[in-house]
Amino acid sequence: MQAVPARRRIAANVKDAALVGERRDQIVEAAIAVFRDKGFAAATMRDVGLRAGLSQGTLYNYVRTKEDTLYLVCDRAVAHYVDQIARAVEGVADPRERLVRAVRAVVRAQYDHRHNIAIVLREAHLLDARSREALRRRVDVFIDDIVAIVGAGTTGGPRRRASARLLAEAVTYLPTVFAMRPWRVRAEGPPDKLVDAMVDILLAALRIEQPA
Amino acid sequence: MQAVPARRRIAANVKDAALVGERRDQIVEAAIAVFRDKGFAAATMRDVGLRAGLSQGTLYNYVRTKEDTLYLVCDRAVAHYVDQIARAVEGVADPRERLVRAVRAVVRAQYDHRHNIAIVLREAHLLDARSREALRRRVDVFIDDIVAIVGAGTTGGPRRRASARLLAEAVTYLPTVFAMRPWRVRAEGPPDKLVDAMVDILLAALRIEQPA
Amino acid sequence: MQAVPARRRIAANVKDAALVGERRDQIVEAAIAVFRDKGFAAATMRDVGLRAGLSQGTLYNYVRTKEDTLYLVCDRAVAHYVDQIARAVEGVADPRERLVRAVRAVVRAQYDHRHNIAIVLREAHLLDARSREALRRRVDVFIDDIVAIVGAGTTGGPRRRASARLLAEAVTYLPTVFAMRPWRVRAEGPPDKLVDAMVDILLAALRIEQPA
Amino acid sequence: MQAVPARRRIAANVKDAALVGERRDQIVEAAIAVFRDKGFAAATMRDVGLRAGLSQGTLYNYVRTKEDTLYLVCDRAVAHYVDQIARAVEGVADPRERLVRAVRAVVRAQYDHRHNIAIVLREAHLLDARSREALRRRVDVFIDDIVAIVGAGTTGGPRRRASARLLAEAVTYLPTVFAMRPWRVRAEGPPDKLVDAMVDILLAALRIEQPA
DNA sequence: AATGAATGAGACTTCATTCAT
DNA sequence: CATGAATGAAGTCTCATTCAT
Repeated sequence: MQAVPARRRIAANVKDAALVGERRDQIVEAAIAVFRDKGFAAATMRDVGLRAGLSQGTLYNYVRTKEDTLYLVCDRAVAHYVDQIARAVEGVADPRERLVRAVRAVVRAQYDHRHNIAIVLREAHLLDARSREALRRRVDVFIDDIVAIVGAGTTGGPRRRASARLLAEAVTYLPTVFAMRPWRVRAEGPPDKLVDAMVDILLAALRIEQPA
Repeated sequence: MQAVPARRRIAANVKDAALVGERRDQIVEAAIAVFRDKGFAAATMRDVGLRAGLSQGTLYNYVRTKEDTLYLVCDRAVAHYVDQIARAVEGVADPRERLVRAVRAVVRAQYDHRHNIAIVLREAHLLDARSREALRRRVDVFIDDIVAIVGAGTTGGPRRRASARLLAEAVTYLPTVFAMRPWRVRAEGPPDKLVDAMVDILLAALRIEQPA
Repeated sequence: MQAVPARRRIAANVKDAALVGERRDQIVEAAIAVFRDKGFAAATMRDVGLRAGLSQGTLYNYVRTKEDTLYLVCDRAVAHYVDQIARAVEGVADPRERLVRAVRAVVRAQYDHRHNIAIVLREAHLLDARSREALRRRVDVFIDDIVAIVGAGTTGGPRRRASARLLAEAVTYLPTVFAMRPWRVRAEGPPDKLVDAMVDILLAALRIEQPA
Repeated sequence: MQAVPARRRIAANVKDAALVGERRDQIVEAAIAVFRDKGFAAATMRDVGLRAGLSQGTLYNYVRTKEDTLYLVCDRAVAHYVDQIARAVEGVADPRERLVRAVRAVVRAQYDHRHNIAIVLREAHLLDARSREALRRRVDVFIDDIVAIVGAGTTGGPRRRASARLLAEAVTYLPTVFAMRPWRVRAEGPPDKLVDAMVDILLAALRIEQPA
C-alpha cells in the first residue's frame, strides 16, 4: 500500500476546528441531497443552506465557494470508499483471498455509497484542475493497489489479453452502474443478492473460480 | 428485435427540412464540443452559437431551448449507437456467434462515440421528464435485445448467479468507462488492442470461451 | 364644421396604390385582432403576418415599422368614427335636433367600433409624438364640432357649472365604457336597449328633456 | 357594504415585513412613473430599479416578476380609491345625501389618483387571469355598493331608461376621463372647479336636483 | 459566530427588421 | 412583388458572494 496523497485543505472563516467539522458534515449531507436532485450547476447555495439549516452567510463561513462544496462532497465520498476497502483487505495475506475480498469490498462500497458516487462521477469534472487532480491522485493510488492485488491474485491463471490495469479498471468501474442506473438497482431484488451477482460477474471476468 | 420507440420531435421555426437537418448537424457537433468542455449547465448558448458559426438568433430558429439542444445531442448519440449494433448482428443466426458479435459491437460503438456518450451519461438526467423517458425507452428496448442475445448465447454454459438482465447491464455499461475515464483510454495503447481487451473481459464475465 | 386635419402619410415599398390599399386592409384587420388579444407591445409582427396571411417580408412592403401598423389601426378607427357621426348630423338644421342626433350617433359609433376604440384608448399613447399629435388633432377638431353643437343645442336651458367643452367631453368619453368594460356591454342586454339607455343618460347630463 | 374580497398575496424573498412594505412603496411609486411614461410593456425593470434607487437584484427580492410589479401598482390604486369613497359615505344615513356624497367622492378620488388609474385602465388587461380576476372582483364589489346607493338615492325620481347598474357605471367611469385625457384636466382650470363641474354633470345624469 | 439583505454580472430567449433569392 | 431565413440588440430574471448588524 502506498502513502495516501494529501487532501486539499479548504480554508474556513471560523477557528474552532470541532465546529468546522460539525458544520461541514451538515453542509456535505445537505449538498449531496441537493446535488443529486438537481445536479450541481442547477443547485443553488440557497438550496444547500436551507437543507442544512444554515443561513447563506453562515454557509460561507465554512466554505469559500460553491465549488468548495462540491469538492468537500467528492472528497468525503472518496475517503469513505477507499477506507472501506482498505479495512476489508487488512491483514489478509493469501493473494487469492485478498483479491476476492477486495472485489467484494469494492462492490459493497459502491452499493453503499452509490448516491455520493453518482455525484462524483457526474460532477467532478466541473472542479477546477487542482481539485480534480487532487481527487484523481487519490483514486489512482487506490486503483494502483487494486492493480497489484489483481496481479498477485491472478498469477498462474489462464493467459488473457487484458492487462492487470484494465482488469482493475473493470473491477472498480463496473459497480458504478449502481450509481448511474439506479432504476436497475431497484429492479434487481434485495441488495445482498445484487452484490453477490455483481461479485460473481467480476470474478468470472478475472477468470477466478470462486469457492462455490 | 422490437420496434424502436419514437423520438421526440423538436419543432423548428424554419420550414425547409433539409436546411433544418444541416443546421442541426452543425449545432449538435458544436454542442458536443462545448458541453464536453464545460458541462451542460456551465456552457452558454453563445458558446454553442460561436462554435457552430451561427448567430444567437439563428440558433434559436432551429432549437427552442437550451434543453432542446441537449436532447438533440443525446438523441443522436443513442441513435448512432443503437444503429451500429443492430447492423453488427444483422443476419447472424448462430446464438453464440450473435452474442460475440454483439459484445464486440457494443464495445466498438462505445469507443467510437465515447465523446457523445460522456454527455449522455453525465447530463441526460437534467432533461425534463418527458425527454428523459423518451430516451430511456429507446435504450431499454435496446438492452432488452441484448438480454435476449445474452440469454440465447449462454444457454448450456455453467450456472451463474447473475441474471441475463444483469449480465446485459454489464455488457452495455462497462464499456462506458471509455467515456467516463478518458485518460485510461489514452493510456492503454492503440484502440484496437483496447477494444480486444475489453471484449475479452466481457466474454470472460459471460463465461464464454472465445475462439482463440 | 372645420377642415379635417391631414392624416400622416405612411410610405410603402410597393407602387400599385390599389394593392397597397387592399393589403393594408388585411393588415389592419389582422392587427386589430392581435392587438386586442395581447396588447400592442406583447403582439409580434409575426402574429400579425400570420393572421393576415402575409409573410414577414411582405408585411414590411406595406408598413415600415410596427408602430406604423398601430398608427394605421388608430387612424382607421378615428376615420370611421368621425365619419359616421358627420353623416348623422348632415343636413340637420335645428340645433336641438342636431344635438340629439349627434349624441345618438356618438353612442352608436362607439358601440359599433368598440373593438378598435379599445386599442386607440389603450395604445395610442405609445405612438411617437408626431403620430399621436396627428391623431389627437383630428379628434380635437371633431370634439370642437361637438362643443359647438352642444353649445347651440343647450342655449336657453338651465344654467350649469360645466362648460360646453366639458359636456362635449362627457358625451364623447362616457360611451368609451363599451370598449373599456366589455363585460358590462355583454351584461346589459340587446345593443339597441343599451344604446338607448346610454343616450338617455347623456341627454339627462345635458339637461335636455328628450322627446318621450 | 359587502365584505371586501382578498388581495392576491405577492411573495417576497425578504422576511422583515416592515422592510418589505417600505421597499414596495418605493417600487410602486417608481413603477407608476415609469409605466405612465412608456407603458408597461415598453418599460424595463432597469428603469424601475433606477427610479426606485434599487439595484436589479434588490428589486427582485421584493417582487417575483415584472407582472407582479404591475399587480402591486393596480392593487394599490384600487385600494386607495375604494377606501377613499368608503370613508366619504361612512355614517351618512339619508339616501339622497349618501348618493351625492358618493358621487363627489368618486370624482374626487378619480382626480386624485388619476395617474395610477391611467395605468390600471390601460394595462390591467395584461395581467394574468388570476390577478385580473382578483382586481375585478374588488372593483365589482365596490360598484355593487354604488349600484345600491344609486338605487336608494334615486327612488321616487323621474323614470328613466337606464338601469341603476348602468347609472353606476356612468358614475364610476366618466371621471376616468381625468386619467385618459389628462390634457383636458390641465385645460379646465383649478381642480376644485373641475371636480364641481363633473359632479354637476353626473347628478344631472342621475336627474337629481342638487342643493344649489 | 450568525444573519440575511444587497449587489451586479451574466444567462437565456424574443423579435423587429433586413435582404438575398 | 413575395418569401422566409438571418441577425443582434435588448430584456427579464437568477444567484454566488459580500458585509453591515
